[in-house]
Amino acid sequence: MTETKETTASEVRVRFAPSPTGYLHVGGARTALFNWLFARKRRGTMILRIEDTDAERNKPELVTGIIEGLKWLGVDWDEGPFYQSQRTEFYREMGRKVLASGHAFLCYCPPEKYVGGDHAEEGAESVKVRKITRCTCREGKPSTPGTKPAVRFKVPVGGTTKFYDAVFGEREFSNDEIEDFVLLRSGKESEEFGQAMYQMSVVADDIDMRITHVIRGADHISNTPKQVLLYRALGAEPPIFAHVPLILGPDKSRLSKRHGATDVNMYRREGFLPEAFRNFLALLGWSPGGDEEYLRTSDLLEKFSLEGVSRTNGVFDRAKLEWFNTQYLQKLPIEDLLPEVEARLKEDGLWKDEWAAGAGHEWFSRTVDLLRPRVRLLPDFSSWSRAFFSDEFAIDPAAKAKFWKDEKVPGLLAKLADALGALTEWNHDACDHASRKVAEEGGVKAGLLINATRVAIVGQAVAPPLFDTMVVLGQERVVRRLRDALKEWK
RNA sequence: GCCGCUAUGGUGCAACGGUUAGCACGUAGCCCUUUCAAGGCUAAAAUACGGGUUCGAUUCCCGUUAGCGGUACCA
Repeated sequence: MTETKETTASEVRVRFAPSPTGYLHVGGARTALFNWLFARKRRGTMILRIEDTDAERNKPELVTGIIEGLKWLGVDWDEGPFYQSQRTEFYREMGRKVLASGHAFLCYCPPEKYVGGDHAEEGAESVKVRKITRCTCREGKPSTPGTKPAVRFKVPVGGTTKFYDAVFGEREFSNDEIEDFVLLRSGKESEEFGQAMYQMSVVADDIDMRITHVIRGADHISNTPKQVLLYRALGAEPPIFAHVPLILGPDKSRLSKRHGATDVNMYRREGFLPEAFRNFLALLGWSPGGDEEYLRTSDLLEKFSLEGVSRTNGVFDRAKLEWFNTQYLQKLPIEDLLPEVEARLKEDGLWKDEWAAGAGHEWFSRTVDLLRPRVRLLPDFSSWSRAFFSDEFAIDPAAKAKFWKDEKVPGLLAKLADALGALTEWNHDACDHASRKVAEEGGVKAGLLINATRVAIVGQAVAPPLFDTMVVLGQERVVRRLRDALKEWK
């Protein structure tokens, strides 16, 4: 049914199968990343499948956000996106097939009345233990004749179901612990059956799409035996599973909105570099085995393996993510960084086209290079470093208070403006000498003048080394800003 | 409740029977100095607990505890 390219039996085929009931959260993003790394490393095929079989909870518009997030992360796919909502008849057919083969039965119990499962008794005093029970429909005796039936899988009595997990190893579950799960919902009105349930549609698709490795969150471990049973009932060989541990919040509970940003697109908006985010994510629950941490995508591709995936849930540590971002900001080849900064400046209305090529581009490159060691997030280029890209910038009151409190400052700045304005050469050393001379003549330590000057020309207490800053800003601008600063004392 | 998984500093990972238990983030302190949100150095900080197995356990086994997951006509 699905159109796929010809593949050899040994080719790896994986899929990322998000459900559009929310945005792309970091846990899903990491699952996607692991699938992608595995597929690319093994020269296999990556498939994107949207699991939207729950009409009640799905919001189609969320798919756009998920795809956007994946693209930002650099996760691409070879087939899809496939939408399960468009394959409902296929799942129904598969469900009927299971039914026809005797591996399923028609269940007439209303959902609330179903006796299977082992839900804890809600009762106040004693908590009664309920073993899994099998309803009478299973034996062909409809419990509530006249209602529309659902299709339930007929879990074997006794025995165990095993599967191999590349992360957790050989797993074995007792069949008596598995309830007769629903394959097809009961139909509405004239329908014979309703929409397929998750277990039915994943297995049907994974067989149809010839998935070889199912890499997904560890929250699916207990679903797996059900799926294995389904594979067998359909006469198919189960794939290799690889369950990756979950991502937790700082309080060790499952990561959720109340822990702050969990939407991958939030990190894009906040100004993280995708490659830094990817590096951070890859190391949460996976390790190459050694101590290296700065792993660019090519390194991840080279080193990734399912064996390196950890079995323990991990806490999402934003501080470390930020550290990774500073590492990338500092170490990335400048030409890889420039486009990111450019996009940011454009977004913030600070971009000038003259920086796109030629001398302007060279200036832009030098300036970004000068700024990068002190920047943490992309937006810092247009906020903290605004004075480098625009003449309209504010002077930080705290910086003023700290470095302009000496009464000699205005006089010194005026003298400096004259001295710098008179320079015929404009470079680091010329600025350095001129400034120190002014300080000396004014009878103050060079630091006093230097700090005061920094505040005047960039408006911040923290900035790159002053004379490098002057060179980049240019003579005319520096002198003008010094003169402008003088107005602050009037 | 029941079933399952997991357990190394605050956090992420190393050590896959023998190490003074390693690295990184974060934290604290020091240095550099022209600022620090840059750089350098140092420090504090861990094998959850109790039993085994073994000449020897972080590592293997059992129990306890804790956390997490599942227990839907959700995915």
